[in-house]
Amino acid sequence: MTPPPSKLTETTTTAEAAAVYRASQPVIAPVAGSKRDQIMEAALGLFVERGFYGTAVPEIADRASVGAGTIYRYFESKEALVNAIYRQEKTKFAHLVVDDFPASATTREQFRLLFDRMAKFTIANPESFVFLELHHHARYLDAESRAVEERMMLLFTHVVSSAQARRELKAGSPRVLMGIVMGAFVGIVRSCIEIDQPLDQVDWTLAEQCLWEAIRS
Amino acid sequence: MTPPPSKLTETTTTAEAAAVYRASQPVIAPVAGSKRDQIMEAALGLFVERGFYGTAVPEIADRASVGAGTIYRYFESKEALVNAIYRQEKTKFAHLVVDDFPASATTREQFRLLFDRMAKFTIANPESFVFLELHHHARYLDAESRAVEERMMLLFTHVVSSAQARRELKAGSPRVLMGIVMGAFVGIVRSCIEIDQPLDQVDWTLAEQCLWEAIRS
DNA sequence: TGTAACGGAATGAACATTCATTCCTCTAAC
DNA sequence: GTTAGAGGAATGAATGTTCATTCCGTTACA
Repeated sequence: MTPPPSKLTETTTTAEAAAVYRASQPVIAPVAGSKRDQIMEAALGLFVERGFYGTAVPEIADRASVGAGTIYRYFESKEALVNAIYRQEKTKFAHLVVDDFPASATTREQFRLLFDRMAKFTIANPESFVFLELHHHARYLDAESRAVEERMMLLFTHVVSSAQARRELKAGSPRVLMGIVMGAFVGIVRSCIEIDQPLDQVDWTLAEQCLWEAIRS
Repeated sequence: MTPPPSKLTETTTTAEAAAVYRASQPVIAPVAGSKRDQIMEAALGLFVERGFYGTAVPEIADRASVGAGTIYRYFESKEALVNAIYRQEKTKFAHLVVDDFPASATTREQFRLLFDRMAKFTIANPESFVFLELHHHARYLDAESRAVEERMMLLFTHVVSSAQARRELKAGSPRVLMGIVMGAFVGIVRSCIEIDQPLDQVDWTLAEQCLWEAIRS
C-alpha cells in the first residue's frame, strides 16, 4: 500500500482506508432518532447476553430490525457503538444517583440515599446495570468513556473519606470499603439474574442494612 | 427440566452436606503433560486479559510456545479448552476452600475460615480467581462445568441456612447474604487489580470484619 | 425528479480447525 | 557404540467459515 499523506497518525484496529472513506460520508449527528435508539437498545441487550466479541454486527441489525449497513450510518464502528452505549448508560446512572447529592446530610442518610437510588436505577434498567458492570474496564472503552466513570468514583471517594474523618465509617482504605459496597450490590443483582428472579422482589431494605453495618465504624 | 434428586434436604447436617460435596470431587488430577499445562496456562492468562471470544487460538499457541495444531491434540476445540480450564481451577478452588470444613465450629469461626481460605487462594492465584469470576455463567460452559459450581453453592447455602436457623446470621434469603459476601470479595479484588495493587497488601482482616458484621444477626 | 436514508448482498480480513509433512525418541540389530 | 527405522508428537500452511465493514440498487419523501 502507498504510504498515505496521512492525517492518520494513530494506529487503530480500523483500517486506514476505511477511515479515509468515511471522512467524506460523515456520520449522522447524535440527534436522538428512532433508528439510532433501536440500534443502541438492540446492541445493549446482545452485549449483555453474549459480550462484545461474542456479538455479531448483523445480529444487532436483525434485532433492531434494521439493515446491517444502517448501523454504520449512525456509528463509525462496532467499537464506537459500544462506547456510545457505555457513555449514555453511565451518564444516565450517574445523574440519577449523584445529582442533588445532599452534602450536609448525615452519613447514614447519605448512604441510604445512594443505595436507594442505585437500587431504583437497577430495578428500572437491569440490562443497563449489567452492561455497565460487564464493560467496566474493557479494553475497547476509549478515554472519554473512562472519564465518565472516573468522575463518579471521585465523588464517592470524597464522601467516604470525609465520613471516615468524622469516625462514622470504619478506618482503612476507602477503596476497600467502596469495593465491598459496590461489589456486594453487583453480587446481589447477579444472584437474582442467575435464577431469573425479578429485581423488585429483592429485600433491598435488608441489603441496605447489611451493607451499612459492614462499613459503619 | 428434570431436577436431579438432591441428597440435600433441610434436615441434612452440614457435615453430611460437606460429605456429599467431597464425594462428588474427582480423586485424581488428570494426567498432566507439560505441553498440556503450557497451553492451559497460556490460555488462562489470555482469557483473563481479553475474554474468550477476544482471544484467538493462534495467540494461545504463541504464548504457549506451541504450534497451533498442537492445541487440538490436547483439546477437542477452543470451547473444550475453556471448559477444561474452568473445571481445573474451580476444583482447585473448591478443594482449598471447602475440604475439611469444620462442621461443628461456631458460625463465627466457620466464616473466618472460609474467608481466609478464599483470600489465600486469591492471593496465590489471582488470575485463576479472575478467570472463574469472568466465566462464572458463560454460555460456552457445559453442564459438567456448571455442576462443579453448583455443588459448592449447595454447600454454602446449607451452611448459611443452618446458621440462620440458629439465629446467628440475619434472617432473609440465603441467596442475598451469599451474594453480598461473594460479591464484596470480588469487588475488593477487582478494585485492587484496577490499580495494580498486589493482593497481599489488602487489609483482609478489615474486609473480613466488615463482611461478618454485614451478615451477623 | 432529486436527494437522503436504507437494506442487505458483496467483500476482504481474521478466525477456528485440519492435515500433510517434519521432527523426535526409543528400540534393536549389527 | 552406532545407526536404521518405526511410530507417536508436533508443526504451521491450507481450508472453509464467520465476521466487520462497504457499496450500490431501492425506497421514501421533498
